[in-house]
Amino acid sequence: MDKIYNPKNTEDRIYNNWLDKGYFTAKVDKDKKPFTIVIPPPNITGQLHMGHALNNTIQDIIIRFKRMQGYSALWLPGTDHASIATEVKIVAKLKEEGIKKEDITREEFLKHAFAWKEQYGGRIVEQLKKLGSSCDWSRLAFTMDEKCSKAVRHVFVKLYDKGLIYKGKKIINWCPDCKTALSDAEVEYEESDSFLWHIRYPFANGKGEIIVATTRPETMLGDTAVAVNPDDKRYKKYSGQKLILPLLNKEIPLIYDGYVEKDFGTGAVKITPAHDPNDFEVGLRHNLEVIKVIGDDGIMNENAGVYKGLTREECRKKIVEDLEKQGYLVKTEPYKHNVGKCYRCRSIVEPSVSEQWFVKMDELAAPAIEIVKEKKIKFIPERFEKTYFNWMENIKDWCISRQLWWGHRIPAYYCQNCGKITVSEDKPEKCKYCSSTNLKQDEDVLDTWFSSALWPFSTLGYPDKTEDLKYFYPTNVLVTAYDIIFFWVARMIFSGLEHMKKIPFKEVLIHGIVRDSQGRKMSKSLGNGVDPLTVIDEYGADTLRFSLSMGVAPGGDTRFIKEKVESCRNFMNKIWNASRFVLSNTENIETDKIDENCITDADKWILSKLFVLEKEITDNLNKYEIGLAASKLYDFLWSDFCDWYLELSKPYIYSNDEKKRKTTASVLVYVLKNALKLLHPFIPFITEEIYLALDKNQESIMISKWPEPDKNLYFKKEAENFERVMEIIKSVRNIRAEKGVSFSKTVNLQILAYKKEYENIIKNAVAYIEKLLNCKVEFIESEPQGKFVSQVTFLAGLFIPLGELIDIDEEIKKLNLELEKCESEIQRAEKLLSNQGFVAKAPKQLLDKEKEKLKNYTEMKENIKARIENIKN
RNA sequence: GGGAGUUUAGCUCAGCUGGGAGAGCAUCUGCCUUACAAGCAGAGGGUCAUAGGUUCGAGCCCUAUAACUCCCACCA
Repeated sequence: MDKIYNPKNTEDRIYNNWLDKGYFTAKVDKDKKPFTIVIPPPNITGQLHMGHALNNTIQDIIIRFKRMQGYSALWLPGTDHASIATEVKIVAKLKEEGIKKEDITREEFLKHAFAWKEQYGGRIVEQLKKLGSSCDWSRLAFTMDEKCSKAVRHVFVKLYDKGLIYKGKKIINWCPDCKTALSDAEVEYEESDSFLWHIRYPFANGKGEIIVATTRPETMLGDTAVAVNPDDKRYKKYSGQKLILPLLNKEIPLIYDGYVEKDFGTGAVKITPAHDPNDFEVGLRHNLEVIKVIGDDGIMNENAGVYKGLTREECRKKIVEDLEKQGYLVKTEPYKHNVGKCYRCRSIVEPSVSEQWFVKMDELAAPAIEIVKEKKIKFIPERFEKTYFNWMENIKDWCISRQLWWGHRIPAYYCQNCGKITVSEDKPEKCKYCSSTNLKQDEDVLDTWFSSALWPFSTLGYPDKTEDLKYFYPTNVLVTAYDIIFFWVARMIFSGLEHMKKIPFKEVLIHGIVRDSQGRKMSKSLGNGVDPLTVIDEYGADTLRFSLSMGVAPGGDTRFIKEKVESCRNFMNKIWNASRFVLSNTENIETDKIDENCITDADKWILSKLFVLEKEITDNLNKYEIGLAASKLYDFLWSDFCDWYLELSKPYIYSNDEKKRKTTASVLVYVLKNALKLLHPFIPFITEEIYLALDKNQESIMISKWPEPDKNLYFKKEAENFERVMEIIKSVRNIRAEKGVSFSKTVNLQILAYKKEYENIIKNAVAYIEKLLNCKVEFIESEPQGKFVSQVTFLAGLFIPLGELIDIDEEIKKLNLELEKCESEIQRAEKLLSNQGFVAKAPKQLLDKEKEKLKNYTEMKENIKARIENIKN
């Protein structure tokens, strides 16, 4: 084995072996309990980024843990067709090839799209494998494969028949670049500097005027009224009057509506029902004409008169100029406001009236809110429930139609004869109403998230009642970042309840996002993204995974810091080298059984540490406390096992005593094996490599049994005793460091045990003390005469003859300091124990602990005092 | 406008139901001790944002304040 661990030699080989053996494939097994996770499907356009790496590391840790615990653990993978994102990419690619989308047919376009999917859609799947993800690839799904598409059509028809899907002319968010409608969730608002233009609207009768303020002067071409608040005294007298719309010289009414705030601006608002959601509502209430002036391409249309053909931006400029020239512009003031942008292409979204398909939300949202209130679905951490409730309780109908080609085509068919709509899973033979066979399918596709909403059951076979669906649904935990609670989590919850009549998952584990070292979001524009594949290439997947798991608290963001990655790489190397030591020293030794009659206190100490660790890690993982578990494992392996136990094992593992060697070897192997198992979910590759080297009879660590804490190997008292011995070792090390006595120099250590039982404890550990301290131990009955550096520990007084290095005054000073420390500890304990409140209310365990401490420190105080007296004499 | 989060060592962050402040990195000192210098041993370093309160006891619970971050709403 090499001195340095090289993941390149192992990872791919091990992963392929797991694949060959079919370990990832979950079976419907009535003797086992199912545990299911469905992957948040990455977009087929995607490349693995740190967010994916974190998300999938967490899922893999959970699923590997559950698999080892004996569940039939299914991690169901798949990809999302990502309607808009993918179509944008394909259009761009075609453009590069000189093909315009407008010039080809839908069928031709889809051919290109599927070819693209074939070429690139599998890329992210391969990248997930690099990470070590133990997904059941035999069940790999795709939101547009036949299985999922069938579920989509089925659900659409079901909701339509129930009246929960309808077609209507409403104001929606329109992206003029993608040329499609968007749902509310797909619009992101960004603050930007703009102006508030104050414009004069004269009364038709020539007497007076009203000044309105607007951030969007170009929409005035579509104005069909000016509104004021009915309670606004300034405008009461104008009731019934008409105004002249400047530039177009058109008469529009003055209306009164409570929506207008008296105190904002001039208290008068121009109403453009076709291009503003609030104005649209006002328009409905007052029966106003809806005039669209901006076309679907973002260009002013024929209703814009002379401005026809200008872009929105050009038009705004021209209008402001014209208003100014004609004396209608009162003033221009700087103004900050939020502009809605398309979440895919970042162009400014245009609210626009349009005929679209919608899902009626009220009825679906109510039970979805209730089920979370009842804690039938738990968010971890809990606070994200608020985010969820806030959205669900204010939800509006969901616009699901998209004017795109890539996606699930809406299964609605228009009769060319009677004009009515027939909605059907499969293409109907004839119109439901007039039996005409002349039907034309709706041109639009569905919102990507419509299919994602069905993911936890469409992937398991819904609407068919498959074995998989019966066994693996509802899934157990959904792992996702907080940024798609609205898009995805909420929609899966109401969809699961509506279509399966069951929750889609029991728990939602929310994690944060991976930021750069300065805490900024990783983004393409900043160029601060770190490619996980580069990290894997440089350090290995285990290192990447471990650095992401360390310090992950549910819901919290993490920073990606190179130094942290390196310390994790060092940890891998540490495990590797510790294992090299164990392997090379346990070869040809029977290590299957630990001889409990032969183990030392040191053995009992490490075994007890392991016992506690096993309990805690299991508990942490059950609660998804991944970061906590990772750091405990790090500490155990590095400090307890390597720094202490490996060193402790040396006098015995190198000894000629066959029995001692065998016992020590079996403890080494036992502890290492179990630690590897606990580590396996986090760092699957290196643990597999070492585990198989340790035990040639095993097939794989990933199908091994999760460690059960063994009570027979837990020795509380002996472990505590041994920690006292460790104190002695630390004390002497401290003395050596302070006096500058190098380790290579063997020293004499005289030990004065304060009690016979203490002496026995230390005597059992002499081999350890001598080896770890490079010293010669001698037990003495009373304080020695002459010059010694000394130290009082709980079990014993320690004396090292160091001749000229010793300064008596310094020794006394040091001992007095220790004495003070002891006394303050005694005071503390006495104060606590004389406090009636504490004695009455503190838990008994704590009380006993304090009593014990008081006793110990009192004992020690006496020993120090005696020592000081002795020196003085 | 509404809501949430953060504030702990020089830096990055842990701290699980309240019971003596922790890690990694960085710093300083000494070591190539036959698993590992990607290492070992030792050391220094904190009014747990501020002010009150509850409690026998508060980093943790409550109230207020400040700074930073995020989400939602979208009053033209």
